[in-house]
Amino acid sequence: MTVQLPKGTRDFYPEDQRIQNHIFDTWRKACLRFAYEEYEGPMFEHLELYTGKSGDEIVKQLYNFIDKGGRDIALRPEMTPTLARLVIQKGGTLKMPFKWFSIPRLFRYERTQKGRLREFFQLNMDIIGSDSVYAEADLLVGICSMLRDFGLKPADFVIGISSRKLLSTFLTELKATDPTAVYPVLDRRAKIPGDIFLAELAAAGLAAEQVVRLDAFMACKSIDEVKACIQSQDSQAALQELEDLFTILAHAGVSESVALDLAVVRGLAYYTGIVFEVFDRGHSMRAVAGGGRYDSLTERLGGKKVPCVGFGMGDVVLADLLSDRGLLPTTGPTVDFYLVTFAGNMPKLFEVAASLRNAGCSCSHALAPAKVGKQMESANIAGASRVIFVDGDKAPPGEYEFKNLKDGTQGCSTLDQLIKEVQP
RNA sequence: GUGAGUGUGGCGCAAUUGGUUAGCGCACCAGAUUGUGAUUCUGGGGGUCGUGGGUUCAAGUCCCAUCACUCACCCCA
Repeated sequence: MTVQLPKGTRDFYPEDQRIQNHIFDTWRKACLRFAYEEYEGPMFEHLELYTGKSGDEIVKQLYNFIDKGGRDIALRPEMTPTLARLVIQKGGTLKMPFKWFSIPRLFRYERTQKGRLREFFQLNMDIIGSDSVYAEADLLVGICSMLRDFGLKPADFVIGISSRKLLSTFLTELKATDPTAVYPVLDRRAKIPGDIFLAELAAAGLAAEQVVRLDAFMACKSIDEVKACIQSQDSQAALQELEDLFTILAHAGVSESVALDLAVVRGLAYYTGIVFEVFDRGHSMRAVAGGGRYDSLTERLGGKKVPCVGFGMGDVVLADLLSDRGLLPTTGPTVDFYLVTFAGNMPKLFEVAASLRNAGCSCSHALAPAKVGKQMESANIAGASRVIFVDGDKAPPGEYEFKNLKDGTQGCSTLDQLIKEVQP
């Protein structure tokens, strides 16, 4: 093998593609059930869309190049900027709010490890033009419904929910001098020992008293506990929003799958309100999905301000989780009929095949004359439910000998009858 | 960017502290079975042991380098 697979990419042999299709089909089915409409965009965009006015450090983590026209181009590392561009381009002509989803192929230039590749797929669901917390609720209920479709139960996953707004207002209460330095530390709370957590908070510019209050705040497991920690009206308003959200989620019947988790911060700078992440119970792998509200992204990209909320769910971690729980389909290929010829009558094979396919049935057959035993074996491999012998001399006129590969029974019948049996 | 681990037919593995022709399972091909599949039996093809160098009478095995992959940290859209 002289040329090998590029680092961080995957081949999808048919058995892999079947699994991939299962994931995509389940995603798409759930999205449509919740009345999200599918959209797409280009797989590469102007680099500027991702760098924007913020730092150029992101360039190190994406695939970019200069095209033959001298343009700075980047393979898309995420879908949200493209979505924002779509929204901005249509100006005010889009009837809001609306709910869209997409399953983009994304690229990131970074070290590979478990759950992180350089090329992957990610379901994106977004609600554009609604500043109501019911939009968050719609997305979260959708995630629960979708994960249930995959066979996952509340015991398998949990959606941790927090609020950037609440964190922000609380840090204001604390009079933290540099909130942006604090966020990354909060994000790591679950991953590092408690004393180191406190030390890092101090390093982020917080005094001892502030650290104590923040630590107590972060330890809250319920809305009521948080209530006791906060004072300002702004904080109370942000908390009220969370409380409203949990109330709605309870009405939707997904309380078992959601939990207040103030350590969910999300690294992305454009989040402005509710944020959430989906984890396997036990946090043994990285987040299956994550998202939140980003009300100012369109504004930052040069459009007018439009309230947005959405999330992304990658295929890699999801497949890892499903595999771990034994929830990936193991079925092979299937076909309605496999046609066998005793005498190598290829014209007859194609003739019968055409009739079956015209009737909407799937069928396969040998592409060169072969011994009957070989053809039967091929029928088996193709996953055929029935074999039809196209030139058997034991069938009455107008009928064909057939064999049911599932139960081994055989007999003679007309094509019409055989077709009816596989099309309930 | 930092650190650790692993590289032996297509896949998964073995090869006694360096020793003779590198084995096994699965898969693949053929036959037993020239009008009937999943079992079984028999036979067969396929490996310059990641690559390059070194030590040695002798290297898959030890040493160095290099490449690739994996895992973790950083980061995480």
